[in-house]
Amino acid sequence: MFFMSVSTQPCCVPLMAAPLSEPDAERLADALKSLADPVRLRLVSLIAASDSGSACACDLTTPTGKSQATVSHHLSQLVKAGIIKREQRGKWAFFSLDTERIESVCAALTSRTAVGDPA
Amino acid sequence: MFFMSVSTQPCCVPLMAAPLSEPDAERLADALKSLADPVRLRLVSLIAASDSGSACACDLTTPTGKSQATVSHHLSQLVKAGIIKREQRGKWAFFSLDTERIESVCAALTSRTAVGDPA
DNA sequence: CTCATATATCGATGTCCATCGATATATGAG
DNA sequence: CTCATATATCGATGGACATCGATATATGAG
Repeated sequence: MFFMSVSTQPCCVPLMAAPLSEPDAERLADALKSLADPVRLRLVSLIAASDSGSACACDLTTPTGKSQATVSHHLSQLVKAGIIKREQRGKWAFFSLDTERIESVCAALTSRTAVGDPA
Repeated sequence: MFFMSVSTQPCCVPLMAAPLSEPDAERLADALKSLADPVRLRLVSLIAASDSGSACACDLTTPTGKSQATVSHHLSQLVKAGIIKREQRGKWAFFSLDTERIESVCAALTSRTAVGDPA
């Protein structure tokens, strides 16, 4: 059977295994773009540092030094990209990391073989 | 001695170990931005797929479907970010990956401990 | 219900950047 | 030297996006 260049998962086909198709490059770039912002990186970092592994949006505004609207915007971007997950608790929104997704992005950047490839 | 939040290397302080400082976030974001573009990802992928591990700029224009000026611009961005290295051979410019740098960016995204930290 | 609070969305604005044609620079051939 | 080719830089342009104040929506308290 032919080698399938399009992954069954939305993210992410490895860079080093073979030349990336344009759609695959677009997908990986979108995932990386969601991380390629200092405010979003600090949000991810703050969530990771939370005791329970999840953080309330109300606790993420002050440490970033940004407006509530801006923080909400960035959190939405991260959720949309699958980097973090949102959970409603009463009137508070809690966010936690999707570690697998982050690792999958890194794997695409470093691994020399396609997912599921022997050797 | 105190834990140093500023790495001795320009890149990259791990996200998950502790809340990222703004300068550290900025640095990591810059590294990620250099990768967060579909054309640049395809360039990296094409270089990785080259037989000798390095590719001539002249061979990278056609497969990306971009103008010579655009490709040159993207290659410069990647060199500036330390993702690839440039080498002049006669009138041709050859580019090769800095694998360590790419892995260092990924390590910053996934590792739960600072570089050199015990356990 | 009303009110307060938490979060999301809207609209505007300024900035960054990908892109390209044109041009400059560099390198070697003859 | 001149010429051809490879690559880099310049300047302009269009689009994407980070940011914020204002406002809308959601959720619970009383």
